[in-house]
Amino acid sequence: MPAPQRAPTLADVARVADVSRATASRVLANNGYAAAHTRDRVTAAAEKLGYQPDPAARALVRGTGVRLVTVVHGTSPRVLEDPYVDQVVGAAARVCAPHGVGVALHWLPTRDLAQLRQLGEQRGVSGLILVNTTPAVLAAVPPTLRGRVASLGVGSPVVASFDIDNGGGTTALVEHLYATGRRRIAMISGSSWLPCAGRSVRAYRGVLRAAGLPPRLVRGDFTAGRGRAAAREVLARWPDTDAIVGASDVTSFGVLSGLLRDGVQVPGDIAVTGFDDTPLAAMTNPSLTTSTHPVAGIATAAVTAVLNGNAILPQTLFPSRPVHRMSG
Amino acid sequence: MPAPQRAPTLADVARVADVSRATASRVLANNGYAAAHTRDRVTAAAEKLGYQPDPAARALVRGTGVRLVTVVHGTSPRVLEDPYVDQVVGAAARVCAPHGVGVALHWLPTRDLAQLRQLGEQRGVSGLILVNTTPAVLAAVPPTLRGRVASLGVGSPVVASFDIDNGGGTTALVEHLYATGRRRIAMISGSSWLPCAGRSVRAYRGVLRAAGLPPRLVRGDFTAGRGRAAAREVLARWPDTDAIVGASDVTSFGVLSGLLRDGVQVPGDIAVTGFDDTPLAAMTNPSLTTSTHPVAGIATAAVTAVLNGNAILPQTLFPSRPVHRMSG
DNA sequence: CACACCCCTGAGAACGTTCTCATTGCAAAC
DNA sequence: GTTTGCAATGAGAACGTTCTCAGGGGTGTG
Repeated sequence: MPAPQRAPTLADVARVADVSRATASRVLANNGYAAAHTRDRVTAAAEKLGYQPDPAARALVRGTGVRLVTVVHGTSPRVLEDPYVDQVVGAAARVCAPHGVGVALHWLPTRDLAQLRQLGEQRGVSGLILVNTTPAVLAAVPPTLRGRVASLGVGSPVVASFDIDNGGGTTALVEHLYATGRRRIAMISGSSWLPCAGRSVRAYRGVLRAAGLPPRLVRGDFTAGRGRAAAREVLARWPDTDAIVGASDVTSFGVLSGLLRDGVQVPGDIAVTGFDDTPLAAMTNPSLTTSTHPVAGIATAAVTAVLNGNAILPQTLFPSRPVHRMSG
Repeated sequence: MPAPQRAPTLADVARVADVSRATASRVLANNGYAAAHTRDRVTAAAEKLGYQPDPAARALVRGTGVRLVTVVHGTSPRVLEDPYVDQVVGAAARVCAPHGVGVALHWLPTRDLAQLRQLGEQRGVSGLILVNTTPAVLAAVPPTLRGRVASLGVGSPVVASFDIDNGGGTTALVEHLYATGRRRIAMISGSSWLPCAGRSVRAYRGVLRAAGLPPRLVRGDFTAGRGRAAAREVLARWPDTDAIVGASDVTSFGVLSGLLRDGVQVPGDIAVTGFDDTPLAAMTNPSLTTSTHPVAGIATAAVTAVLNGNAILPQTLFPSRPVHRMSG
């Protein structure tokens, strides 16, 4: 009769390779001593049987979790709809899969940062990826989680943090607008409580100050709806505006929507730029000039940092490169 | 000295409730007999200690997996960028989290369906959610996975399947276009190998036939780039076209992009409709008339079906309701 | 030859659940 | 009063891995 179709275990590999389970484990987990010929026999056996370690058993004994929680911070659950967030989470899931770790998605309401504690106290959580982090969020991270947290959006010496060079990216964009003759440049910022939004604003102010121009700043919140409304506010306050810098692509989708609906020519009357280079940025009318970021690389770095544990706490700044399209 | 901050285990609960681990397990997993007062004592103890079962241990002994794999089928990895897919995966992750199960995201290339076998043979996979399923994909599902698979995109008696009423949704949209005076209605279909795309096409043909109108069909692939190109093909072949039905919102984003760039008025010259009601559909210029679907509900149904195992194989059709905006 | 020393290995105990099996009561049926 | 049957419980073995510990066996030095 054929074997009952049970998945091969470490014991099976050990039996085939004629070694003990301990030795097989050492070889396959690649820690501890193992003679070259033993190593070969074990890997051959594993190969032959198509052995795959059981993530559950491994997680159980290692005390490590079994899923990684991606926590997206924001005032409304709609942040989860942002393509930038989607890209981060998607990339994280792809990186985790080979490790037998899954990804759970969670929204952290700004009003209730205490939820972070609950999240961390859950069993089986191998770590946290915080998206849209703020200092307040960082402060709410329970100490038990220290070392298993990666932060996207604010640097910190106590957790691994990965960030986008919003300052550099925004500077490049605003300088480009200036270089193409724009002199009355407005900005629709991101949510003011986000450090990355602050960096963009400072960069914007910096370029204008250097050029001797006054800032025109309206607060946004990274949503398209707010972007649209904010664009109208800009025009109401400063009717001669000739460029609008959006804090995110989604913001600028709203800006384009509002301007075009009001009969404003883009880029004829007003130039518009976004931030993130989401897939649809090339599909708007006119296509959106924006700044691109290595999202997959960021997610990969964050996941590996968390999965490798608390040894190293890297702080990396990823570049922001302008992408010139039709809108500005 | 204080306890060394170890998470409470079932044994702790049992000790506090003064019962055996077996009894505690019975109560908390809610299977097997337990006297009312015992039940109370155990739940009280669990509550008091803040007990959370360890998903890894549970998965290990139950033989059930530890993560759920969402497999998105398509010709290019760009399918993963589709907002519809993002919404499904996000909803799935949210449903899974309380069960201690994570979600992994995977792209299944049309050219290499055999990858599905590898995916299924991986340890720790509690089930598969197939997005964009086709009969060929279903046939490639290894028998060992039967009963742990949910299919989105094609019905089947052997796996749980959840589907959108593409036919009904498309019919409503096309009839709406007809009712508003459009008589030369073209369609840009989805990828031809997808059954749901086929249903939409049939519905489109059906309405036109009933009205005595000839179809104008160009094949798309659910991407914005192809949508844009296809729109131009439509105008090249049938210059008097007065409406274009896109198979997805993303397709129609491309259509809008192409038409507007060519100076066509929407909806003045040509009406455009989408499908899915993605968040950005309200933000295009003009805003996109489309059809909305209970994505979160679909994902929830699929996840619970897989997690509950092979007992029931529901086949559900979810409704598609038209959303009227400016584009048509 | 004896003594370290170091590379390598195996036995066996964890990890935290669930599940099978045997055993206890206790009530109803004979 | 004995038997049957069932609700309720506990003891203990799984599940598949990793890790600690205690040795073997070589080699080089004294």
